[in-house]
Amino acid sequence: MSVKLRFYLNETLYIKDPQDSKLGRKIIQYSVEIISQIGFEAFTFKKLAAEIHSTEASLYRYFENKHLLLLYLVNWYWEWVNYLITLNTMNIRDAKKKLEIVIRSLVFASEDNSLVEFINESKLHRIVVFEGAKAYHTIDIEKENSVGMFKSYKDLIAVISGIVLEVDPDFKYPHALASSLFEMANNQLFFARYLPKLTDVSSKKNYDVEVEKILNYFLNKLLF
Amino acid sequence: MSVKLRFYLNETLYIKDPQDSKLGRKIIQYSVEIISQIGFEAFTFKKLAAEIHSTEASLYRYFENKHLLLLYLVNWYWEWVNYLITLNTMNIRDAKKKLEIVIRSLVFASEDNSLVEFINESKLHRIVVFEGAKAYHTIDIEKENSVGMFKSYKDLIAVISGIVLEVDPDFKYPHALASSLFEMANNQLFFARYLPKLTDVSSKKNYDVEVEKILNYFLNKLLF
DNA sequence: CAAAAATGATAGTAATACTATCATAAATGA
DNA sequence: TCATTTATGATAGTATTACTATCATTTTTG
Repeated sequence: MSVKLRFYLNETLYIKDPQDSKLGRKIIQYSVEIISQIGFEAFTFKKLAAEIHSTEASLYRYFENKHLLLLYLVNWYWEWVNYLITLNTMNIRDAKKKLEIVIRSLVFASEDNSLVEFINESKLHRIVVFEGAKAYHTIDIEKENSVGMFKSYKDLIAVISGIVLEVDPDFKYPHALASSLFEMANNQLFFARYLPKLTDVSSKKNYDVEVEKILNYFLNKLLF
Repeated sequence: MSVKLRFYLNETLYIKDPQDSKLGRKIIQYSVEIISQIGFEAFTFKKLAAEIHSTEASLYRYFENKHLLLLYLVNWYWEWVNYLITLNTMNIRDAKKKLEIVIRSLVFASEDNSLVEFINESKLHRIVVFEGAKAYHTIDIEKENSVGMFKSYKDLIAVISGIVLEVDPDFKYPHALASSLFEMANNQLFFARYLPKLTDVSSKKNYDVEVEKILNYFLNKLLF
């Protein structure tokens, strides 16, 4: 059996849909590779073109600039996490359990058998933890938001806040909690690894497991 | 009476201390001005030099590059908030009240009579909300951290987590809570303004007051 | 198999992020 | 006060970045 997973991302993010062609998928695959290695600042279309034996001109036919490429990747991540949560909570009754799955999805962001062969989800997750905030802290936020470039983020937060309300229908700020949970997961993973004084993890290995614990502890106190 | 406030920031952040000279203070003052207006990406030393009728070469004698200038500003902000919290909780007994002051300091980040004439704190706050994350999500984080470039952030978190423990000595993750509180304040302010679906503020005006409410609500549930 | 679409190859440009050098102005200390 | 150090300005130059344009060559598709 061969199942293919495909997300439909907002059309304003790209000039030509990279999922539709071999070159496009290579762009995605290797941009994840390179950005996760050298960081977004040092990443250039020239380096990417060299890596995949293409040319800058060809890349510019897919993405207007590297900022929108990053935003595309981050949107893809938002869809991915949304998919993980939806899939894994589907047959769960207990809302409390669902929330645990949400946290697990945010912290690990992975699945045993990936269904998208051209994206390395764990490297993409590293990019989101490291560079994610740069994708939406931009001076053009209002314009970009008005054309739907953050739709996937809003959809994800809507899903999570729905689960929050299942657990505690009286909780006053479900969206704020959901977005905070998303951001906290990324920030605490980052801090645990690079600025451990800003968090409370004891070891540098398996800090993801500890971050998961922290988030569960917080949510339990907040909602029950 | 003339009181001057001066923070001692980590020496690796600058080449020459900008607080020590007229030109240096102008650099700080107008970089805050320009970055808050056009954003960090569009900000260049050339533009700043033109604005203050100086030259690029002179600016490079103070800061190695614009990234370190931003990091300097953000460090200044961390010190500033730390100062606000310390000052305003000094004569307070009730730990619960102290935490409210922490939140107020993070959300408003201002004082009626500023003691530093060359820094506009509310514009600096806007920069931190908008660009702050870029200052520490960098590929050189390990090197920068090892020379003390994030000391002010750690100090601030130490102070806040101390207050958290005063309120609830058994709270298991005071540092994670403190850093989350700091990041949440900035993120929720940003979302309230630009991506309101990611939070729960009703109006676009006075969203800071609403964010303050949300944070207090969260903390009350978490700690009492 | 012809036409259309995608990609490659190459060139060029304005702006960015610096570095270097020398001249001049300001501050300092004996 | 004057000599000397220090700070700043003026100018020039360079490698890299972030694109845009044009034309040739493949590849895809009806």
